[in-house]
Amino acid sequence: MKIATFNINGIKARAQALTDWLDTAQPDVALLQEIKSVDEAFPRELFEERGYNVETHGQKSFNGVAILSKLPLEDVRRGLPGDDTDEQARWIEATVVGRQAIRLCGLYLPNGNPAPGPKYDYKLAWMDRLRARAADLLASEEPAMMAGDYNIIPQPVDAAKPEAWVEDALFRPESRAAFQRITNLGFTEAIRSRHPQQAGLYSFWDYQAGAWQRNNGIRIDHILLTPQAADLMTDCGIDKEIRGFEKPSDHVPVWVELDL
DNA sequence: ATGGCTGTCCCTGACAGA
Repeated sequence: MKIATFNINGIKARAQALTDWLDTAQPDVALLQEIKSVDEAFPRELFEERGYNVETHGQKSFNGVAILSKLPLEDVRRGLPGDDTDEQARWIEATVVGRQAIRLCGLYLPNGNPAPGPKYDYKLAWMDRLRARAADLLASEEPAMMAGDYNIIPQPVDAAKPEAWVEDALFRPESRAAFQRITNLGFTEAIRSRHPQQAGLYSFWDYQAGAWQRNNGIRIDHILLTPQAADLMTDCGIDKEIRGFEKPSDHVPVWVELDL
């Protein structure tokens, strides 16, 4: 089963690029971020006609997450637990049943800039709530994954120009420590586990300053697997080539292949 | 060397993104 995460940066602007990628890559499940659409405006028929079940957690103009799945989605939950006043649509989870069941969580972690400031405080508070949910997933001792746009550059090797990011919310020590606290609970970060030292693995290139042409990228989209899910991983990758296609998102898909 | 973009909205500039 191939499961991918992809920050599409707006479903209206990305309908063509997204369906082109789906038709080529053929993921069984796609966790989408930044749909920038309310649920009613999401063009679900584009995906239903390709055999996907569609669940969304949308918001007007900003944020918004969705799950596309060729297998039925069960027990869908929307919103990251831990703060009933949080109105930003950044979290959706559901169970997919293959040969065995896996809990899939799609997330769009807050950017946090400018830092320091209230947006950075919100990011770190959100990561506290994420850690709590992550601990619960591990305690279940079942296959589960948390995948999405983490807006975290984990290590200097994950940026073409790490020195340019030292003051940025994506790379500040508190951000990276919060991410590490989560992974240290016992998750496997798919791409880095398969390529421990490799530089040049990126999932985002800014639209500005010819970042793609200069390969000035960062790796901020991640797939975290519980031990029971990590045991099932047979492959993973980054579909970087679509960044150079017509009208691309600034992110590219990251995916894992699981034996289930 | 510098500056460079894109998407959204009761739209045409402000805000957000990273």
